[in-house]
Amino acid sequence: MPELPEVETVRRLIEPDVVGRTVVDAVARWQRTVGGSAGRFRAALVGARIERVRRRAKFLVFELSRSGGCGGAILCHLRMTGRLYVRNQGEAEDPHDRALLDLDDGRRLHFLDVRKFGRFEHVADPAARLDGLGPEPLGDAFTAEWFAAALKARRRQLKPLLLDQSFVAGLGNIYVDESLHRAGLHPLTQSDRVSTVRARRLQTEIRATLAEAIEREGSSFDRFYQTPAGQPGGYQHQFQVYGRDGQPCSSCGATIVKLVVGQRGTHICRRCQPTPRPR
DNA sequence: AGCTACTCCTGGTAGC
DNA sequence: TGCTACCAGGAGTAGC
Repeated sequence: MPELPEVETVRRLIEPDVVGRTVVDAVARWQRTVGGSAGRFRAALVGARIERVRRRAKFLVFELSRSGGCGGAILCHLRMTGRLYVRNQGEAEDPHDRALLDLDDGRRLHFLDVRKFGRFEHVADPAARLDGLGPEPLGDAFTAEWFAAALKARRRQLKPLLLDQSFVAGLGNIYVDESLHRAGLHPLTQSDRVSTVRARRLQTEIRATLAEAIEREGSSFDRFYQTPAGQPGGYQHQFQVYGRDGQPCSSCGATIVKLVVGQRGTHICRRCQPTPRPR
């Protein structure tokens, strides 16, 4: 499922195709995807010019302008199966395309989403919607000092805490499992019991994991994620634990096991990530 | 405050 | 072979 590295890859590849373009038509094929009626979606977007595409956590923000006022933005979240790609107008649609933008150069931006969990919606004030998100894990605010103190200030299991977008914004199931393994921490460890040294290690490993994944254009472990260029990512070949249950840990040789933590499939090496003491 | 359960969805697959 | 039942999972929400 797309997480920060996949979303950043999509942003980089889609940006040159859409920046500077004006929307000449906007079609919604599934109402919930666009957060309102197809008519309102179209009215809000036709005539708007795409100024830039930035990423905040797992959101893509298409900043818009229009003559005589503020154009708001498109907030796009890929969730599980969302995908963006560009084709020429008149080319075949995919049956799973949920929203389409015709641009003034004859190209068309497709938002495809098999499971319909994703969003591609126009909002007047994107800042208000992104307000509650925690720091970007690759940003300047995500320091080892801040992270160690933030873990101490909470009393939550590490895995659900790291998945909480209001705590740190952009991590998902894959990169949390990978980062915890690299830091030698069990996902059920209570956050305030992580030593400062371990917290610093985890901060380092989160950043390294994400940076390496971006470098390889994300992870494609199933058929869902591919880049806008139609290519799979390459980071799935680097997985140490995710999806590797039953296989040996590349660090110690113990068998990777899968558990459920907070309703999420969770992959660990019991030897590298010792079970925390209860109480 | 933090946990669990439920919802939204569909394609794939396990089980019979 | 063909059917059904179940599962994955990010994020929002409700309830305890």
